Amino acid sequence: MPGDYDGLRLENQLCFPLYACSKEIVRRYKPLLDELDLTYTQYIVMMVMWEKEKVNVKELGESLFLDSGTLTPLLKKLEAKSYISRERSGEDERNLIISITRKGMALRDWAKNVPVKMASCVSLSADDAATLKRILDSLLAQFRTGN
Amino acid sequence: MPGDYDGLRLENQLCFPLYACSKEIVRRYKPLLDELDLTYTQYIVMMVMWEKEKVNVKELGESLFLDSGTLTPLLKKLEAKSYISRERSGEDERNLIISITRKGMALRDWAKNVPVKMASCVSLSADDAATLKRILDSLLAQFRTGN
DNA sequence: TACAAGTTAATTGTACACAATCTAATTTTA
DNA sequence: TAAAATTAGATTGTGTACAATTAACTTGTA
Repeated sequence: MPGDYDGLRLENQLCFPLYACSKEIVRRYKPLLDELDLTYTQYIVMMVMWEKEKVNVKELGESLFLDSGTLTPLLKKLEAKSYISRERSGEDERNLIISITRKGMALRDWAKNVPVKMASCVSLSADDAATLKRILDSLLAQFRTGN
Repeated sequence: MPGDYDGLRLENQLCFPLYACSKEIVRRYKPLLDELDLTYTQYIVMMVMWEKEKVNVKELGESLFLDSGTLTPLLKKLEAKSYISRERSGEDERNLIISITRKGMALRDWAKNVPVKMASCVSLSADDAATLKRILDSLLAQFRTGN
């Protein structure tokens, strides 16, 4: 049957442009984040820390859709840079409490221009940006509730 | 100034939901692609091969936004599975020509249900899916033309 | 209250991703 | 046309990602 393979054409994919856009945008973050000595993943971890100041690995993972296999080595690197500290909870020794340090909090002032600079790097109308965000957030909400 | 750090709030990011959705969707592909003995990246390479039958690494990389550091080992794995073959061009020895094999082409029949199954896995209205695709494709086009 | 069940991080193993560098082949140009 | 510049892939090194397993700790319950 003609058109039997249309679903397999790259141009008909929805996941592929999502995957490629994500990578390309993260790549554009790199020069900005290099100045902060952060990778993109480390940057989004710091975003959570700037807001919460204290979290355990599980909460962090749920916020960012990352598991301990990714977070454990990454958090050790952030600790080596003195942006966070890691210590076991006294109440429940299974929990590792991540706390932001003074140096980590100070980094926020250096970081606050990153979103502004990125916005100018990706040209998207305000409408499209809002629509894109609405759709992606609804997908993420769907993924959070199990699916 | 109050609100000075609003741009750094995770909930105000556009890149983060893009990044997280991309990963979550790719993760949902895994059980389907396991049956084909393909990873997601290998799957999109095969998508190009099913359409073109012959390409060099550079063209493949431009189609998929991947570089030789990613493609070289991945193509060797696809060759080990006999889905593709790799040989230098006679005309220009710098070019490596990737050709799909009979076995690789046969895989297309097993793969053709993957897009259908994925569609049912991500619930998105037809409208939102079309809008999402339009916006992402326009971003990708922008990235292709330098930016 | 012992102990099975569940929870939290850490570890292991595989597979991308990409910057930077290298090598070989081809093209340009002085 | 020989040296310089360019191009195409391969290699190296670092950093995610995530499935599967493990180990330590806590909790629920018989």
